[in-house]
Amino acid sequence: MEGSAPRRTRIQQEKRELILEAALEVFSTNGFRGSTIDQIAEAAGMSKPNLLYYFRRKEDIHETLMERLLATWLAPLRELDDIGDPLTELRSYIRRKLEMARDFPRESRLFANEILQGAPRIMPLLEGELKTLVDEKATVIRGWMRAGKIARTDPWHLIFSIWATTQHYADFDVQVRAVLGPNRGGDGRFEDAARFLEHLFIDGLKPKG
Amino acid sequence: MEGSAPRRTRIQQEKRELILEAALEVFSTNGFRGSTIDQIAEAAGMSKPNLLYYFRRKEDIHETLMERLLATWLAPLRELDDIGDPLTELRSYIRRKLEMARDFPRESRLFANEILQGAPRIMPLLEGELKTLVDEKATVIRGWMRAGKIARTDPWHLIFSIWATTQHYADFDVQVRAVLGPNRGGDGRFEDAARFLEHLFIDGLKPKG
DNA sequence: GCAAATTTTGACCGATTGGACAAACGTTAG
DNA sequence: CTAACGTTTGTCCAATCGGTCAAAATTTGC
Repeated sequence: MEGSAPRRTRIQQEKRELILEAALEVFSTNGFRGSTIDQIAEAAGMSKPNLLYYFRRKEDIHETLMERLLATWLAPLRELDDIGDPLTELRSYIRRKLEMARDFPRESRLFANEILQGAPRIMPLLEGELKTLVDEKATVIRGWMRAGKIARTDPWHLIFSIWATTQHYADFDVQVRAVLGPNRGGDGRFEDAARFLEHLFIDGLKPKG
Repeated sequence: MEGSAPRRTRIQQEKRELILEAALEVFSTNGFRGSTIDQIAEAAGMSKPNLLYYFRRKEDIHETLMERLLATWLAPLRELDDIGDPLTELRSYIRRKLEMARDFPRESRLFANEILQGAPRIMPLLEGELKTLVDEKATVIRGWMRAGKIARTDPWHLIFSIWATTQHYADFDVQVRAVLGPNRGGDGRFEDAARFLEHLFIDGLKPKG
C-alpha cells in the first residue's frame, strides 16, 4: 500500500491550483454540464490535453472543487459556540456568513448549482456530515431557548433562514444589483444588508412600544 | 401586418402545452445547457423532429417558459397593497410566497437557474419591470415605517429577505430534506417553515420581556 | 370519400464535446 | 553529455448535440 496521497512535483502543485481556480470561475457561472474542458483550459492558459494531464476527467476537477468548498463552507457554522452571549453569537454567525457571500460568491454559486440539480454528487455528505453538524448546533440553539436567552422557535429553520438570506447576496447578486440600481446597488449593498439582517433577526418587524 | 399571434389548431395548443410541461421538468433540474431536446421530447412522449415542429429552436421553449413564469411569479408582490393592516399584509405576502415555493418548485428552480447564470436572457426585465415594481412596493413599505406601523429598516432588503427565505424551500429542497431527516423533513416541513418565518419576521429572536 | 393541409417519423448533417495517444519538448540527476 | 523522467502539444476519435429534410401517416374541410 503506497501512500494514498499521490506525491506531486512543484509544477503539478502549481498547475493544479491554476486549473482549480479557472474551473471555479467557469463552473460557477455555467454549471457543470454547461462548462467545457476547453473553456477551463483557456481560462487556465493551457491546452486541453495539458489540462487533462493534471485531471484525467472533467468530473475529477469538479469533485476536487466540491471537497475543498465544503470544508471552508461549513467553517462558520462549526464556530457557532456555546460560549458567550447567544444573541451576540448568532449575530456574528450571520455576519460571517454574509462576509463569505461577499468574498466567495463563486463558491456559493457552485454549491447552489449543485443543490439545484438535486445534489447528485454530494447527497451522502448532506445526509451525513452536514445533518450531524446542523443537528448538533440545533441542540445548542435549543438550549439557549430553554434558558430564555433567545425566543423559542424552530432551530433548524432558523439555520435555514440564515443560510438563505446571506447566500442570496451571492447567488442572486445579479438580481439584487439590478433591483437596487447603480446607487443603492454599489459596494455599500453588503453593509446595508448586514444592518438589515441584524435588525430582522434580532428585533423583527413589529414596531417598538 | 397579419396578427402577430399565430393562429393555432387544437392539436398545436395541446402539444405545445405538453412540451412546455415536459421542458419545465427537464430545464428546472438540469438547467438550460444541461438539458437536451431529446430529453424533453422523450418526457413529452414524442420524437425530436416532432417537438421541433412545434418549437423551432430549443431556446424558443425556454423563452416561452420564462415569459409565463415571470407573469405568475410576481403576482404575490403585485398584490401587496396599502389597504389593511401592514403587519398582516406582510404576513400574508410571506405566506403566499411560501405556498408558491411549495406548489411550484420547478418554476422557482428554473428562475434560480437563470439568475445563477447571470440572467443572460432576462436582464432587461430585471432592470425594467422588476425594479419598477419593487421600487413601488418599497415606497409603500416605507410609508408604513414612517407611520410607525412597522419597524424602520431597509424596504428593499426586506423584500430580498422574504424572497430568499421562501424560495429556499423550493431551490434548496434537497438540502432541506436531507438535513431535516425523514421525520421533520416530511410533508409538515412547510407548515413548520411558515410558523418559523412568521415568528422571525414579526418578532425576531430577542426573548420576550 | 377525397383532396388539401397538418402532423409525425426515420435518416441524415455539421458542430461540439470529452477524452486518447504518441510524438515532441523541457528538465534534471548522474 | 545523456538517459530518464516530467511536461506540452497536434492530431485524432467516438459520442452527443441542435437542427434539417423529404417522405409517410394522419387529420380536416368539403
